[in-house]
Amino acid sequence: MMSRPTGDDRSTAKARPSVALIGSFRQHFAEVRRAAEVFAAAGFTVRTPPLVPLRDVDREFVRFETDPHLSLDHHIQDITFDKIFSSDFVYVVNPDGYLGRTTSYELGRILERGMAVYYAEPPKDLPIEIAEGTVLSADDLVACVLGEVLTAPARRPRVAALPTADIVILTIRDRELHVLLIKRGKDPFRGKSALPGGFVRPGESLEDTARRELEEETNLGGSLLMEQLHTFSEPERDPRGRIVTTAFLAIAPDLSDVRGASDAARADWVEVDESMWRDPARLAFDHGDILRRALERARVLLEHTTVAADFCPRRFTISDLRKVYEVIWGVTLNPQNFQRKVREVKGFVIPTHERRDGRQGRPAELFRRGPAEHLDPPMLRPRQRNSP
Amino acid sequence: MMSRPTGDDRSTAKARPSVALIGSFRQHFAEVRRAAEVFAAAGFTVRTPPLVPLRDVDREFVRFETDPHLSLDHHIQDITFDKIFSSDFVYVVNPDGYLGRTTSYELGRILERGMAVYYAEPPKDLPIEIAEGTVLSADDLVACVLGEVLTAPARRPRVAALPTADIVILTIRDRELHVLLIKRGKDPFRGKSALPGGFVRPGESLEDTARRELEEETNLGGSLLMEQLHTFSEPERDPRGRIVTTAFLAIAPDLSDVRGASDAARADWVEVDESMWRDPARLAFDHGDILRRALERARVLLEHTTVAADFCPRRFTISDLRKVYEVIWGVTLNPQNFQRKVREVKGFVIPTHERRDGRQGRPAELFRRGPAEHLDPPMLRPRQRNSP
DNA sequence: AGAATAGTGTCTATGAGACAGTATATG
DNA sequence: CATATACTGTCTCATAGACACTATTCT
Repeated sequence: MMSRPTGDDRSTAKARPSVALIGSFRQHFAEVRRAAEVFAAAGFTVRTPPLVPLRDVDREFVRFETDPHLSLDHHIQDITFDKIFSSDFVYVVNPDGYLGRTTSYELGRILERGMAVYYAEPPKDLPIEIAEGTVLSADDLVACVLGEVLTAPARRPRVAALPTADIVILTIRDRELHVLLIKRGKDPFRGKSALPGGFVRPGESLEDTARRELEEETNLGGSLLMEQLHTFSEPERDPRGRIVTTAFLAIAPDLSDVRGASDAARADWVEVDESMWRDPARLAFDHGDILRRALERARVLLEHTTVAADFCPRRFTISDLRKVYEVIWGVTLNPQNFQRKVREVKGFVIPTHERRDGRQGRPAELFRRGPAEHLDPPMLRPRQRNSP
Repeated sequence: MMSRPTGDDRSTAKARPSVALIGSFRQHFAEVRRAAEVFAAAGFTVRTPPLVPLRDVDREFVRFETDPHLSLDHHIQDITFDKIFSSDFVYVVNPDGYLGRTTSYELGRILERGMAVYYAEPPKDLPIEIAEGTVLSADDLVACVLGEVLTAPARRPRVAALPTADIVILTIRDRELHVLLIKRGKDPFRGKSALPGGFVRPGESLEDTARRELEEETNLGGSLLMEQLHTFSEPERDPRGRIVTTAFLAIAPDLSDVRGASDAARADWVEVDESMWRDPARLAFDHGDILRRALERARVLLEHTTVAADFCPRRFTISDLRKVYEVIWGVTLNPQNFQRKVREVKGFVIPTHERRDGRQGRPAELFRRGPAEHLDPPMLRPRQRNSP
């Protein structure tokens, strides 16, 4: 839980400066190439444009001879953006001041990222703030970078993310712990099992999203307990881009039927199994980590709250309740002492004076859950005694 | 912690979706206004454009009658971006397909931010990937957001958010609990006290961001304990737009000096006081809620872990440690029993055989913290005895 | 000496765990 | 009847809390 920091240093060797050039390659290709040669001569890495001839000069979006023929414009543009975003700064070649629509679009993305941008001429007719000292020739810019007196960027780059909510819905079926998983119908991880979840929609909080997904997956989402667990934000956790997920834990009684498919994905109860987090490839994304954390949380919740009763049907016996503790804690408990402890806690279970029979042995009394939420003192989880 | 669903319908509780319209207002003002009226009629908040006449129709960058006369174009544009970025999604009104340069630039910034974007027509001649189901009429878009069934495929809007990390840094000074707060130098909440925090930057996880901020605010960020607490995502929690914050808890020993200002904001230790969360206006944003939750968490951590020692200087007495528990739990503890309990736990405190004197009374032995992280059995917090 | 703080020894009440024993069903 | 499960009563042992008592400093 509480993390102690590691002592890594992040001082790395300095690389050659890299630059990306943008501007209307169609209209000003000669100027662009000339500027690129100035940077290259100074030892800079010129990430884009490639120094090869143009193709399809009559279209708005120009291509180079090295570009693949069949790709869509936006695929080529994606590759260009990779080059631009991995550069140290951007130089806008606009000899007449004007920028085309594609360059305007690129500039929007570049500025939103907070990158350092320099201009050959003050851009005309675009509502952009031009910081002082950012309009200069390629030669001056080289001198400036080598002298390390860069004035841009104006803003620290911020990362935008798509927030999602994933839910670990636990239940007990056939005396074993089960979790609700869906089979993914789309890439990435198509065909893999994953936790149910989804993107936050307009006007929703993460809790709203989680409750909506719960409602979609189980038909009694509105009545289930739910708790926020943890937020997972590793930059590479989702191959689709920056997706930050907040995990929720929900606890369900034994539901025999799960509502039908949503989003062409089937939801199923799957027995919880240690390989789900031991083997990271068992579940999609980092859902193994999420599940492990959910289980740890459930164990603690059982100690301090009355949630165990939420795993049980409306009427349950003390044995049913004990089984919940045994399955989630992975222990066996003394039935006599468990009985005494549970019945002593005020408001945990309420006798109904009905009995359940049909099984072997003395019929057990049925209880329903009481109003108590917290266990004080907590249920003690058997632990290793201190050896004397 | 565990939330039982309340019986309220969330049709009322949910915030109204908000939309920003972009496009060439100069050429297609009538269409823009018509679309805006569709959204407004459905109860959506239309953040931009304002429904007032235009001015300076002959220039590339158009202005509205409500815009201030003397401002520079880019200042007006900044205000527009604030409105766009605080919307849930964007609708591009481009009846003929083409986008102007200003709209292209705006679109670049909007897409780089990961916002959900819809188009009236497929944009022509811009290298943008148009996801399936994002070209549709304003009426269809309204229906899609409201979750109604559509004949045409429509992609449900996903909300993009800026993730931030806020840190509650607790310490004990002069035998009182203190929290590190900054005075905000910018709007919103200029001049108000707030928790230190900041935006996630490229390549960072939330934990990286929190650790960096901690480092910036205290000069020993690298060595402090830190734990993720909770993620706050209410749509209206930040007036600047969709900002989802993850709160962290850090625990510091008594630092006499805090590193100087960063971002023109001074950081100061402030004594923790119940009014900070009782009165929501005391702290900026929802930082009162965050602080309350941090304090609850700190109380639990003291029970089950050895973090209390992290509040103390490198060498400390048992009394120092006891004071930590007393201050954070808000109780008085029996000194004798506390002493026995702490010294019995293996690896909590290690005697140094040095003594501290200079005060009244018998000099106390100095200890340093041991390797143990967890307390098992936990420190018991005095609680109300069951009345018989 | 007296006050103040540190630290030790010891008694007691509580409650968890072990387990014997009783109750009541099925086959 | 045996067997299985449900439930009760009682003993034991660990330990949290109370508190008397000793130790060592300052005023």
